[in-house]
Amino acid sequence: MLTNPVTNMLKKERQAYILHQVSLHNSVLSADLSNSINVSEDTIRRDLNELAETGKVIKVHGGALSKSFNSFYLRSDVYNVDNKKIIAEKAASLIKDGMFVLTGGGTTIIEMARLLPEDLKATFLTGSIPAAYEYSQHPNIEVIFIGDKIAKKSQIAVGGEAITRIRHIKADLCFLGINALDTEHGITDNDWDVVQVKKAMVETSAKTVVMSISEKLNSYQRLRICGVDEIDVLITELDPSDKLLDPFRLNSLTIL
Amino acid sequence: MLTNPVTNMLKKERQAYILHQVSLHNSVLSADLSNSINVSEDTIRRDLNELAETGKVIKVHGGALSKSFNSFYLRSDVYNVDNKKIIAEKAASLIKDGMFVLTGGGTTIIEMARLLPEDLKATFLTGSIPAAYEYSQHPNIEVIFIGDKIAKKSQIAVGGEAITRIRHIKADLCFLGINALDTEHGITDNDWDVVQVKKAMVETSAKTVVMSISEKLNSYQRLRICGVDEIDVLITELDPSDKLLDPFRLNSLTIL
DNA sequence: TTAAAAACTGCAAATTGTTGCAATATTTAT
DNA sequence: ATAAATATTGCAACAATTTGCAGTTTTTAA
Repeated sequence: MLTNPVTNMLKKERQAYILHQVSLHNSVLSADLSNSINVSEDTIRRDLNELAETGKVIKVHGGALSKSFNSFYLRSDVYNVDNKKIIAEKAASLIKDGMFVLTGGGTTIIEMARLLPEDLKATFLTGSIPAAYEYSQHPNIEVIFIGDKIAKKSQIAVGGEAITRIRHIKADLCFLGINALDTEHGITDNDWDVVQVKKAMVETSAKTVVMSISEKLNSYQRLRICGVDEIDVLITELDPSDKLLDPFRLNSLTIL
Repeated sequence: MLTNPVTNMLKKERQAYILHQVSLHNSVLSADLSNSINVSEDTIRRDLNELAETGKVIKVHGGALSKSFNSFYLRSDVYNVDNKKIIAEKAASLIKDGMFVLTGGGTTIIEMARLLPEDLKATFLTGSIPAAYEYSQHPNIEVIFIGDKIAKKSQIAVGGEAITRIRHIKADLCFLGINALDTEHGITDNDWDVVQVKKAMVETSAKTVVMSISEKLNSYQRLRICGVDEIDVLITELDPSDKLLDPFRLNSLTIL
């Protein structure tokens, strides 16, 4: 952060200026401030210490952070849960009585499982331990677990056996929680085994529904699961008309 | 996760960014973070270590995992926990490195799973959702889930597919939590599907270990799993010399 | 098993912090 | 107003932190 040098400030003025900069950028570097106000870094440091002592900023090595900064990142957990619930509700509305539904794991899927209507009668097939657990709590849902070796990170079954069995299933719908999606690379992930399983799921299902919070859009990872053209429905927490979704408006893709 | 590079971050900012990415994607790779923030992998590793030390993420080889993702299954108040723990400890002592262990579900099995030593390297095969979850929390244990339709009451996979696969396994040990046992009727249960699965497990294993709180001894139910002569080890919370166990002192049966 | 990837270790360079001190500037008391 | 007291500021020497690198060990995957 570099601005025009300012001179001859009183201490209070200077500190007010610093506070302003912090609230503007969420963080400041001592070196930059020293440059823009033309005082020594010692002075800046002393200012920052005072502001930190009175709780106005958070002092860190090399500068200071805005106080709201911390809560911004900390709340992301909760805030994502809310978004995931929005997604989950849209997703749940796609499932009709009698359907065969193939799903992966992931927190969004879990949220969806919890939101399934009590009276829904359908068959869910999954290789995810937490998802299977959630499905099995529902009174009218049949759960088929697709077993194999359990990948510890993701808590889902992976391996040839699982993939073979997935390919023998002709599901009506496939719900996929994903890690990254963009128009160029399609759905991508970074776990080889998981990618194999998800690939099989997409290929064997009549329709593929992708659930993703909007933050995961326009990022990509190393391994490709499938292209955007193989997705039938994209669900985010955003309104379907949102600008962020413009790149995904294709003939083959429904946005919810 | 690959996004546009960001530069000149304060350490805290960087760590907040990492946390955000972890909560977003459930997992991060050190290499990817190093790319997107333009710092060396060493720095990322040090950050991840710090975040792991303060319990914000779970560090794994190559990156880190979200902490919130794990732990869906809460131990509801288990009947007779203390006795079950005694049983579980005895049972755990039977398992040696390299073994293939086939287990059912049930609260006693879950307790055993929690008591397995950290350094035990073995392969566990099960059709129980809670058991598979517990096994998968251990660092050195391979978990194979034997999938099929999930029986809701017992949260285990039942059906022809599961049975066929169980019969193809030649396990060293089979651990069974049971509902009823007496010398006349052997192991008995009252759920048809579950009985089929347990039968297959007993028949395909080199040794069968039965875990039961003493209350369940000398009672029986409608459906027979196997006779007492097919059991190799009987574990209860009692001292092996206890009078209650006298009826079970046979040549073929070890009492622990 | 072996080979590659990742982690750890110690280390050096750069940056940032701390402290004491002297030079100024500002305030206070008379 | 003026001197004394007090605050502020910059500087220099030294301490601490952070970061990247090279060499080694450990872990992982084939």
